[in-house]
Amino acid sequence: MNANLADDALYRIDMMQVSASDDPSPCLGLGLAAAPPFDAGAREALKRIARQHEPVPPGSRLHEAGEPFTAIHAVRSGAVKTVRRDASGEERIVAFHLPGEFFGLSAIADGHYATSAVTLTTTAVCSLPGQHLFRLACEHAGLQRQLMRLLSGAIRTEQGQYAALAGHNAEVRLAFVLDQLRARMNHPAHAGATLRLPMTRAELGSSVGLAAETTSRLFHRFTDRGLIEARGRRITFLDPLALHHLGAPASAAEASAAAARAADHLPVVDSTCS
Amino acid sequence: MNANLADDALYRIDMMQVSASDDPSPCLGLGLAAAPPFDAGAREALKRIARQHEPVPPGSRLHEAGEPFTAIHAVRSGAVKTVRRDASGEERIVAFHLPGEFFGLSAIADGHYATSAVTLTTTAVCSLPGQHLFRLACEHAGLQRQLMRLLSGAIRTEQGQYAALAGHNAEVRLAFVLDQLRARMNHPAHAGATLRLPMTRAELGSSVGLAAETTSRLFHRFTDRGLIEARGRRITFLDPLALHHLGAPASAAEASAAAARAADHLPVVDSTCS
DNA sequence: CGGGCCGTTGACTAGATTCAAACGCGGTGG
DNA sequence: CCACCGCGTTTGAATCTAGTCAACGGCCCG
Repeated sequence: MNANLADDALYRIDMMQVSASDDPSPCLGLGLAAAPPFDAGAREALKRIARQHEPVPPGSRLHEAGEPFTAIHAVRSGAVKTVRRDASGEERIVAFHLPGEFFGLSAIADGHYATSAVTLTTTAVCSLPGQHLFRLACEHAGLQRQLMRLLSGAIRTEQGQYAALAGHNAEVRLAFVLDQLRARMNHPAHAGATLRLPMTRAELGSSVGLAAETTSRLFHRFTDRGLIEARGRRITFLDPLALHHLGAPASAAEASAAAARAADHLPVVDSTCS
Repeated sequence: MNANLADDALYRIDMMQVSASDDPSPCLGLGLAAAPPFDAGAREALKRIARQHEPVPPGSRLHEAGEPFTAIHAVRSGAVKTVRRDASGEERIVAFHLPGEFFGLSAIADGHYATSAVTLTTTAVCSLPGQHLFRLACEHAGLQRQLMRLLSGAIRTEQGQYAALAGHNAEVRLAFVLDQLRARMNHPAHAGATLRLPMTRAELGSSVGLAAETTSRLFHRFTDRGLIEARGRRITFLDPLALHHLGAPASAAEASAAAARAADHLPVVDSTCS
């Protein structure tokens, strides 16, 4: 069926991204998402300023909200959560970060980290000191471009999460985040293999605004329907496609025929003010 | 009281930001948030590539999700909403954009707009074509830096919205968004002046995942408590401080004494790999 | 003057949180 | 090797919040 083909293509892309990010030092690829037009010089220079950290135990705090910005970080192995403490003292999870993904990007704006970063499992990260990175970006256009893409991609991801959260019920929200995790954890779309979640039910729920109990109940429901099989943190995706479609309402619909529209329907008053 | 002083300072900053963004062409200041270390050359060059568009009527679609990326946009006057259409065909509001604010930033990542942008009122925008902007950023370090800050700031804003949405009830969510709007619309913190919201109840609610009816009921409740006074889109903030505190649980708590911590508690394995 | 959109209000319902208690599992120490 | 302890998870029951459906009123614009 047509829908199946489209879905397969989607998942293949996911897998490529993740397998590419198996690179032990994502800092050197800078997120690599799309085009990697890196001249060798830029990559070499990145290598010089990148700091490779050795693994730290679960629960380690990598940076705290409010601390002055020093560097952006990427996960080499393991998993990290970024959290915000709200006025009532509760800790709310902003995002999870898996191998190959960057965090701490929101600190560039005003020179202070907006979130705290905590490791969920034994985790190794690498970091790119801001000062050096920005200097380098001045010299290498490709690097600058890729850095912009990285930041822009983070905005897009946040927007997606936000849209997923707003106006969808618990079931869709959890399906969405589980599907996301599966895709990002280098897990094939076809049924079968098992994988170990790095976070608790409470954390998983908190990341989409659900109570731990609700999350547990939904796990049960998904199991009943044959979508997944879960024992503790071990989860098996029995029907990843169904799970994906369940969470799909939260994803943006593809704009099909938007190409035809020209971009100049805004009247230009003063285009090249001398 | 101490709390009052702190709040006053907060609001004063808000006002300064907005009054500064009264600049008819925010593109030339590039968001201006923090430090503006713009050499005159950069500003002059920005002026050359910036396009100033004349006002368009409400409901105009500025760009569609899926269209190829051409430029980033900023609001000069009026208001814009960015929306996503989800799989069930429903339109979900991602954000509102008021004068001085940029939108379309998430399109840089993969060269396609992730959202559609629609004007809420008669609105004038200006735009910075991506190609020219990136070329310029290569030549002017200050501009590059400011562009990064702009993108990073957008990430932070999204994270804040996200945290506000997750795990807070309708009352807090609406108070949060109202307080945000008041602050961004150049509206003084002290009680009094009236301002005209550019969006409907349904849009306001949708932006924080609420039904239009719920939004209306909350307006009523806030009015009963003497926080606001609303007739249609005209809203008067009778007790902005109380409203701010009501929505505050959604804001990140200030990390008070985070300065003491050093940033090098991560063991460095390979800092300058030759 | 008419019509449509926006806003309001009420009643009902479904869904998610909360409180409470029990269970399983992995770890540690005896 | 086994007993014990603690955390994370599960399950149940009650509560309540917010969504939905429906109808009405009002405002603005044509």
